[in-house]
Amino acid sequence: MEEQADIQSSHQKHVQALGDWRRTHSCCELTAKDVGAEVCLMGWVQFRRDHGGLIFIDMRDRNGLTQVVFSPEENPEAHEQAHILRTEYVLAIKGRVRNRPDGMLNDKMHTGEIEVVVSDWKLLNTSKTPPFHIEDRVEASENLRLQYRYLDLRRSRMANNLMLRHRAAQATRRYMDSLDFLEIETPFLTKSTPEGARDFLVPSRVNQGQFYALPQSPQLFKQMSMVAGLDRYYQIVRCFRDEDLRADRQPEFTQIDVEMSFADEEQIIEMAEGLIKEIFHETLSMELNTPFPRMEYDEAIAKYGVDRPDTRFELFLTDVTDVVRDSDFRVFAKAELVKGLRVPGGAELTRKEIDDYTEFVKIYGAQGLAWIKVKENGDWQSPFAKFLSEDERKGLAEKLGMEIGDIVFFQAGAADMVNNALGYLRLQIGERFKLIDHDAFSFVWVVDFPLLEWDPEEKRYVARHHPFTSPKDGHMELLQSDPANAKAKAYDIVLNGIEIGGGSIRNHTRDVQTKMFEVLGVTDDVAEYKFGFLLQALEYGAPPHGGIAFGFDRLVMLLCKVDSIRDVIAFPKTQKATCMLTEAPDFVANKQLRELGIKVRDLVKKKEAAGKPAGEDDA
RNA sequence: GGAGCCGUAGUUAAGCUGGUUAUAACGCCGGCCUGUCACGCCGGAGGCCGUGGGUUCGAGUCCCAUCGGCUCCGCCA
Repeated sequence: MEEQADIQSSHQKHVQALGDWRRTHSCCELTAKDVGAEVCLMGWVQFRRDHGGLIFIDMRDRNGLTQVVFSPEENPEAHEQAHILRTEYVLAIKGRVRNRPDGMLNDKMHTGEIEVVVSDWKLLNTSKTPPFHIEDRVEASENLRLQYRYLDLRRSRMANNLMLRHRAAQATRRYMDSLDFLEIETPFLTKSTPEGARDFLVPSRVNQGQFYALPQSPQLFKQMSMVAGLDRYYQIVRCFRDEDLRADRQPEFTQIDVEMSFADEEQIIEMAEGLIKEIFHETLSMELNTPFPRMEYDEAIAKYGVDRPDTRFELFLTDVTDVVRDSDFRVFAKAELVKGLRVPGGAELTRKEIDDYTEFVKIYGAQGLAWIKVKENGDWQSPFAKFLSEDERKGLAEKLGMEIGDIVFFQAGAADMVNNALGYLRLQIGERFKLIDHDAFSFVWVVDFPLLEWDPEEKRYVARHHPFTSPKDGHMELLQSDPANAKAKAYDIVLNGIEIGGGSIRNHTRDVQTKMFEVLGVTDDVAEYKFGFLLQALEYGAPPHGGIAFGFDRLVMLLCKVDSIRDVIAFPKTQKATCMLTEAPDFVANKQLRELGIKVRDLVKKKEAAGKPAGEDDA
C-alpha cells in the first residue's frame, strides 16, 4: 500500500493545469466518419495496455470508451511520459482520429472502428488505486459501493441508470408542459399531520419547542393550488417518510406529483397513460399500447391475493371456502377463508421444495401449507385429503379444475393472511416454473378501492388512501349504513406487480369532507386543528379536482431492470437510514442544540460510545 | 420491535468433523515487450479471518455478545 501511495504521489508532480485545452468530443462519439480529425478528449484511464513500445489506453467518460494510442513515432516525449499512467488517472489528450489496422477492429466497442493517436497530452490528476474495479462485470459488495459511491457511479451501469433517470424526468417535463401543467414548488418545511406515515421533524429555532415536518407528499398544497385556480399542477418532488427501509423504499424518495381541476377519473387516467407512454418512448424507444387494462380491487384480491397483481403470468387463486365449509377437516371448516392455488405441472415439486414453501408462507403468518398432488393415475397424494369426504374431493377437483400432474396449495384462516400468503406464494411459483417473462412490461389499473379500512388496533375505520379521497357516486350513503363496502374514486397503476402510482378524485365540498371526517371518527376540533386550512379553502369555491402521484424511483428501477431503487438513486441511504459517504445522521454540537432549545439525554456518553469526539462545548 | 443471510489480502471468493507456515483469481509493485483491447511473459509484496468475550492443550472454524451490510415481517401507499 505504501509503495502505491508513493508512486501515486511521485506522479503528482506531473499534473498540469487544464490551460486553454477544451474538449471536442466525448469518449463515445468518434466513428469512422471522423477519421483524420484533430480532436481533444478528456477522461479517466479505464484500462492501460503498456507494451513498452506502444501504449494503449482506454479513456472513459460517462458516455463510454475510446482507445487512444501513445506511439514513439508520433511523439517520443509524450510516449515516454505515458508510462506513468495508471487506472483512474485523469488525462486530456490531443490527437488525430485514425482507422484501426485491418483485423484490429473491436466490435464490442461503440468507437471500435477508430483510435486516436496522441500528439500531446496532459495529466490532469492522479488517483489512488480504487478499492474495486470501475467495471460492470466486477461485483463489489454494496457496502463498499456505497462507501465509495463516487467511484461506483463511474461505472457505466450506474451512469446509464442515472442518465435514463434524467431522460425520464425530461420526458415528464416536456409532456406535462405540452398539456399546460404548471411546475409549482411546494414547501419542504411544513406542518406535521400525523396521519399515515411517521414524519421527519425539523426543530424551529425562531419558534422554540415547535417543529416543522418534511412533507410525506405535497398533497394538501397541491389541492390548495387547485382552489387557487392554478388548474393543472405537477412537480417532480422529493418526499419524506420516517419508516423502515426496503429494497423499494427510501426515507427520501421522488414522486411525479400531479393534480388537475375539472377532471374525473377517466381524464386523469388518460393523462397518466400518456405520460407513461411518453417516458417509455423516450427512455426505451418502446411504444406502449394504451389504454392499459383495468381490474377492480375486489378481483385483484380474489384472483391474485394482493392489490398489486403481477399480471405477467396467469396463475390464480380460487376461493373454495364453500366447498369445505362443513368438512371434518377442522382447519378448513372453521376458517374465515379457504383458498387454493392450482399449479399446472406442479406435482414435480419435491418434498424439500414444498417444505421450503411451507416455511415461506409462515413469514406471512400462515401456520402451515396444505397441498394435493394429482398423480399420473389420477390418485391424490396429500397429507390431509383423507379428512375430506367424497363430495368435498369432487367439489375441490371441479372448482379448481385439477388435472393430472398438478399440485394445489391451500391456505385457510383469516382472509388477509390467506390472501397475502398465497399471493406471495404465487410469485414464488411463478419464478420456479419460469412463468414470468422478465422482458415484459405488464400494466394494470386497479380501480374501485374500498374507501375505508378497519383498523383493529384503533377500533375504527381509517382512510385507505387518504381522508380527502372522494367516495364513488352513490356510495356516500354507504358511509353510514355499510362503510366497509363504500368504494372510492381511487386508482393505482401497477407494473409487473409493483405499485408505481396511485391517486384519487378528492372531496371538493366542505360538506362531503366533513361527513368523511365523521365516519373516520375525527372530531370537528381535531379536523379543524389538523386540516383547518384545507377545510377553509374548500369553502371558497374549490373546483372539482383530483390527481395522481408516481413513484419515480420505482418507475426508473423497472425501466432499468434493477431490483433496488438504490441503483437508480445517486446517493441512497442504507437500510438503517444512514449515508455511508457522509456518515449522516450524526451528533451535533451542544451549541446548535441550545439554539434550538433542545436537550438530548446523555449526549456526551452517546458520543463517546459512538467514538465521536465530544465537542469543546460538551463539557 | 422481530426473522433470515453475510462479514477471511486492495477486491471477489475457498478454507470439510477445531490441528503445523491461512489458499486462489483479479488487482497492486518491479522487470521485459510496437497492435493490444479484461494484452502477454517473468518476479515480488500484501492478512488483527468485522470487534469483544468464552469453551479448548489448540479457534478463521464451536458458543455468547456486539458492530456493519443485505433480504423480509411488522411498519409504510
